[in-house]
Amino acid sequence: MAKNNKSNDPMAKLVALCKRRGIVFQSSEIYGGVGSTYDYGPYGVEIKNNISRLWWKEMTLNHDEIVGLDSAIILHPKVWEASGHLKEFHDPFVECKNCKRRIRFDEFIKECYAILMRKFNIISKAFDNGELIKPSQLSEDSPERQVMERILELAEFQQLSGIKITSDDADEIVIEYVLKNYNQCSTCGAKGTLLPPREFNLMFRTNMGPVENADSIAYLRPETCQGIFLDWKIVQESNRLKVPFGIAQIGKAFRNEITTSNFIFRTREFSQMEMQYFVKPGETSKWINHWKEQRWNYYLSLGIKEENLRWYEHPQEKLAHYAKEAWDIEYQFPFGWGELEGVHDRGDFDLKAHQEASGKDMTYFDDGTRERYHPHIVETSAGLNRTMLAVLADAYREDEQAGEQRIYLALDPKIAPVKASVFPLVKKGGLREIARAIYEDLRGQIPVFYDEQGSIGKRYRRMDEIGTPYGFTIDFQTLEDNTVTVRWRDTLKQERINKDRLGTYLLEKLGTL
RNA sequence: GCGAGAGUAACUCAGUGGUAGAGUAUCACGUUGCCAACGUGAAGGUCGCGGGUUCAAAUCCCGUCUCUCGCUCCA
Repeated sequence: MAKNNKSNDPMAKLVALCKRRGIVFQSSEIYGGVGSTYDYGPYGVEIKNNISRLWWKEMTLNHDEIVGLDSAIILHPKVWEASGHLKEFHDPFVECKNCKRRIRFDEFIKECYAILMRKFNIISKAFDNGELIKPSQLSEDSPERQVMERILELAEFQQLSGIKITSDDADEIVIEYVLKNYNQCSTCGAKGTLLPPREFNLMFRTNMGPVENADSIAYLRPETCQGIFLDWKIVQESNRLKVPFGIAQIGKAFRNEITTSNFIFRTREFSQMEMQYFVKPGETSKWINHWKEQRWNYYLSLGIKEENLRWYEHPQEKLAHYAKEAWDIEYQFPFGWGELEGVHDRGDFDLKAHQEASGKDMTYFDDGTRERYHPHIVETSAGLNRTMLAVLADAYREDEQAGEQRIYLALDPKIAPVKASVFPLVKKGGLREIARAIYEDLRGQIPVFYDEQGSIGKRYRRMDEIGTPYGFTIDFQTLEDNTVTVRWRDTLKQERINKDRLGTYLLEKLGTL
């Protein structure tokens, strides 16, 4: 455990709270931890489940035309060829860090040689009136002389040794020369922004069956939506769905990110909540706007403050290979704005790609209008883990009570892992027995927590840290009039209500479970 | 990937060659009339890992791993 100054870093404080209360913590910790893997403890899994259940409910219960699906994580390898992920995720690329444009490596080599030849032409004209230039005619420290000498050295080495020099060796020299001396992006024109070629292999690769060979290679899905695209016709036909309709799925996806960062914000294993909405061509923008509004409201319903949310529209040149129009909902994390969800126009890219690759018909026939077409897809794709991080970051509060710092999570009651605590003020005088009875009555229908240990203040604080919104305390007045104290997490205010009304009180406050 | 720093109890840390410690947290019992009270006690540690030097290593040396910060990167 590294020592660092946590006193002023809100993220560090949130991470510490998550570990202290067993909400989220480093996975495989007894072996020193694996980078970027986290486990969700008892309260963490409740919070995560609450968020995903609210999403599921919003999608499937509130919409007749949206149905659920749980597709496989490992799909046929050809899926990823057709979807473009193998090509886009696998080849070496040279990337411009300014405009983020990636140039395929083989294209880039051609560009490099073109630059080199152009340069030599210019030099040879200047020096030699168009005659072939010799290295000695170039100034000692010119980059052209250096690259030329190195290539000649290679040729000489090949001649003397008989060892064949591959074109890769020469390529390396030329690429190095271009990156060092003429590093300019052909798309945006920025200078010095091209990064050395690297292989982007973002899919987790594994093998189907015990034999490892080229034929058995399989991939863990890098996005959940492909399963929806493969299954959409059977879902549509078996459920007699008519365009527009949607298919919702919650599941894990895996990406071999180059780097991971910011706690559970970017991890290699993560959960997506995706709803793919199948619409008639030409109606896309109407539905994009519809879902933008719907999805925005979802985050408000989780209790996230609206001023911490914003829309970000992807500029055309940054769009993913499948997207035509793309909007992201971003949250203002302590470390900056970060994407929570994308509302994207995927057009008919996916269905057409799978039709072509599989040879299976992927069109929809509209019985009403007698039209046959590939539906266009409006995608809403949310990250569950980062949504939970946003919810936690948004709920984290510190205040001061009687000179003592209090840390609490102002979670929406719908999200809170425990809805109410049940405490006897003290153990004696029969209070414990009444508290126990109330607790036994509530649990099983509502998540509640019983505690009798330590002072009442300490018990409240423990509940504050996991965001329990209500505290029921059984005191001596309970013996007289059957009322208990309800204590609110955020304001610390109290009221008294009849002990038989606690269940309905909670259900009223929660609105839903 | 590069540079710097850090790894000792669940947490925060002290401990410069000679019996591994404190505070907080946890648990038990007592006490306790509403916001981290108190008393007594208990449990909890391969000092990141491996090797070396030494009569003796948490401490010195070498290697290694992990984490943090800054660059870099981030479908």
